[in-house]
Amino acid sequence: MEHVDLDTVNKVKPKMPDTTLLYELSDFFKLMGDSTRIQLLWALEENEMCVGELALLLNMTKSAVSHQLKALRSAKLVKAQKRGKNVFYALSDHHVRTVLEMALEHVAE
Amino acid sequence: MEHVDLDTVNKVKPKMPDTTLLYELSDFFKLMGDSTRIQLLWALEENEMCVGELALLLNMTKSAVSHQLKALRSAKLVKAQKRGKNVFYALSDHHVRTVLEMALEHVAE
DNA sequence: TTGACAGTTGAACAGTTGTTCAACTATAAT
DNA sequence: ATTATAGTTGAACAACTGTTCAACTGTCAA
Repeated sequence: MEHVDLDTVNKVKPKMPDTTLLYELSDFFKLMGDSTRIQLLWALEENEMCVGELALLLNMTKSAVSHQLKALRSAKLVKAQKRGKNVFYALSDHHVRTVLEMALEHVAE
Repeated sequence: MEHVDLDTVNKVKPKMPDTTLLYELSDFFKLMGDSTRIQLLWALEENEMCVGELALLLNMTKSAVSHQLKALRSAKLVKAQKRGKNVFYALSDHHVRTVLEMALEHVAE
């Protein structure tokens, strides 16, 4: 006795994303799934800023901000540029704005 | 001696999202940031399916699948319908497809 | 009613994550 | 050279997350 429709399962199976794509996707969303990192991206969409400014804006320690910026940097979402004693961060990809707007549309319903 | 541009910070501050929106956004991304849940959404985009079919498709226990479906259900991303002994799940919102496609575009570069 | 199957639930466990802290490097000013 | 500031780093800690397991509910068939 079998209650599972094997045809459906076998029809859908080949349409599933391969492992690599799957993990790239979930890693991307994982990165966006933290309020601190969203705030950093949101802020950098307005203006490039240095670590101290971002820390002041978010009312956090420079260390905490730096750790999160590192995560965003290794995902190539932001880029860093050293000028004098400061390190200025900027969005490296305006794709981020689109994704944020898409999510906003979903959340604001 | 001050190396932080207060004007920049004060200019950006009012543009930041309020706390509620911020957490709604990060909660949404958190939900998408798991490969199991992405697979479930991806699969349900092709066909509504019951828990057993989804478990077979993803090669997971029904319990694990059920737990994740519950998370997706409380976020209103999927809806459940009981028919006989089975519970069939379907996407409740085709907005999800758009967000996934947006993220795909970002990842595939 | 009894048995079998579909699905749900909560506790427990291991693995992961974000912030803090202290130590560190690097740049600039005196 | 010395001092102060900007930022980075790694270890440690607590909080959170996803899967497993076992016990449970509900539905159908005999």
